[in-house]
Amino acid sequence: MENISQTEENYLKAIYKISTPERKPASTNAISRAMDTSAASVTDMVKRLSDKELINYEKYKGVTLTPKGYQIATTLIRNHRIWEVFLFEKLNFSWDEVHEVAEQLEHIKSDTLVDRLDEFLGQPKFDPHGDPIPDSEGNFTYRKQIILSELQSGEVGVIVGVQEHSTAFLQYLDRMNLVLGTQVTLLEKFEFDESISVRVNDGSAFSLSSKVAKNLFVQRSN
Amino acid sequence: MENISQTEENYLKAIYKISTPERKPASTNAISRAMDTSAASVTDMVKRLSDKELINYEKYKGVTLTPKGYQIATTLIRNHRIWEVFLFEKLNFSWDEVHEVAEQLEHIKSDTLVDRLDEFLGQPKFDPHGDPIPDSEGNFTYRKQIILSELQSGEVGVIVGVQEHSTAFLQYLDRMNLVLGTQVTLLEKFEFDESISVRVNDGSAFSLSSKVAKNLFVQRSN
DNA sequence: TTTAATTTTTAGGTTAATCTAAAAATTATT
DNA sequence: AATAATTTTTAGATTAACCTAAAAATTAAA
Repeated sequence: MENISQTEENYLKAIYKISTPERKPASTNAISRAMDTSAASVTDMVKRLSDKELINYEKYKGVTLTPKGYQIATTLIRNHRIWEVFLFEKLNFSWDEVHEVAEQLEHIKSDTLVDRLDEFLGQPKFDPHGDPIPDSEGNFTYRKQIILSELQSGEVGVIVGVQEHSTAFLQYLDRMNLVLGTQVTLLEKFEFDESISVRVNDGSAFSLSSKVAKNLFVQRSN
Repeated sequence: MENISQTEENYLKAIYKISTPERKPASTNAISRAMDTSAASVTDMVKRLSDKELINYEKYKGVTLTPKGYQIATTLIRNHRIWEVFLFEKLNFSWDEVHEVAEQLEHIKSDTLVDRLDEFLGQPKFDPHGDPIPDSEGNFTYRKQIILSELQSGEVGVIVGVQEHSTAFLQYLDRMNLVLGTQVTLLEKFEFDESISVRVNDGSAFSLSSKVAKNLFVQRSN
């Protein structure tokens, strides 16, 4: 096992995030967007990662992760999300603050640190945004979830996650008290602007924009 | 405030550790020993740190920290020691394992992280080795402590710290159950090899080499 | 299917942090 | 005080990670 720099680790994570949902190689441009660097820098780095056998690279064809690269990427995601739980639950960071710090903490090198932290936290399966925490083999827990706007009128769901992770969105949800675990009854859907009206736990009812309704994950609960 | 790299931070810490106890400028060679690099590299770095006004540097005269550099160095020591407490108390790391990981954690950049961690831990004043944790202004708590071999025959002390921090020494102390808080009665001192005999908490008595006796800090307790 | 647009790579450079070897300055010794 | 030993600095290179500008390859459109 050679040494892998923090920068290299971040490239692997970016490649994972691009190529996994799209189920196809990550293009140079997509990586350069994700890493906020020039395409030329990506070509450079991609050659180095390929030499280290962390990715499969063919000129002009994009890149995919090798098993070794995949292992590193999922470990980073695991580290990141476990640290987020710690910051949120033990140090009272709000869910819009945890990401930035976890982005640094995920790179700490130690054979036991994150496993002990995981144990300390009671082996959580989801982070403060509802994203699943992979185990040390890179296996994710899946959950039957839909977006809020998929509920039918009258149906009840529980908020279990967010699709969009922007600070603005998370702060909005905080202000509206739409935190994870909140029970939401969908009252009515308006074709007109795709907004919806809902009633929550405490009995209050209000309307939510299409953008909100499409970025909240819920689990049907009746 | 410009950006300060992790490497620059480590140089500042090294300069602090050399120049503070000696109360004089840190020499290029001393820094190169502490950083395990060549003297030429130190000269290079020292110029950069001087440009950033973190140290005072005069060719051939060694370096001292500016107030800005001092602030950074003591903050790093504070971060390091608070993380050590966390690892030791919450994650069950042994006192010989905490240093290496804390060495990385101390560099995490966040305005609030360490302060919140400090609060979470109940604002400890000493780390697992008994070293004082400075406050955010860089003030250390002092304690009336002596080395074990300074006790007179018949005197009683409590172990409050170690001078030597090597893994070998810490593991030896663990095996002998000479952890912080242990009460030690000095029974006899032997001129011959400067060894001593002691009785501890549990009533057992044994002898300790000069090296051990000179590297344990105790507080007189009667 | 030829041309135009886009994407990717190459070429050539920069900066931080390191190195070795040699020169210069300081300190110690005779 | 002169010389020897040690310390520090300079000179010149290297590597990782980046950049811009231009060339080459691929993909899309006329």
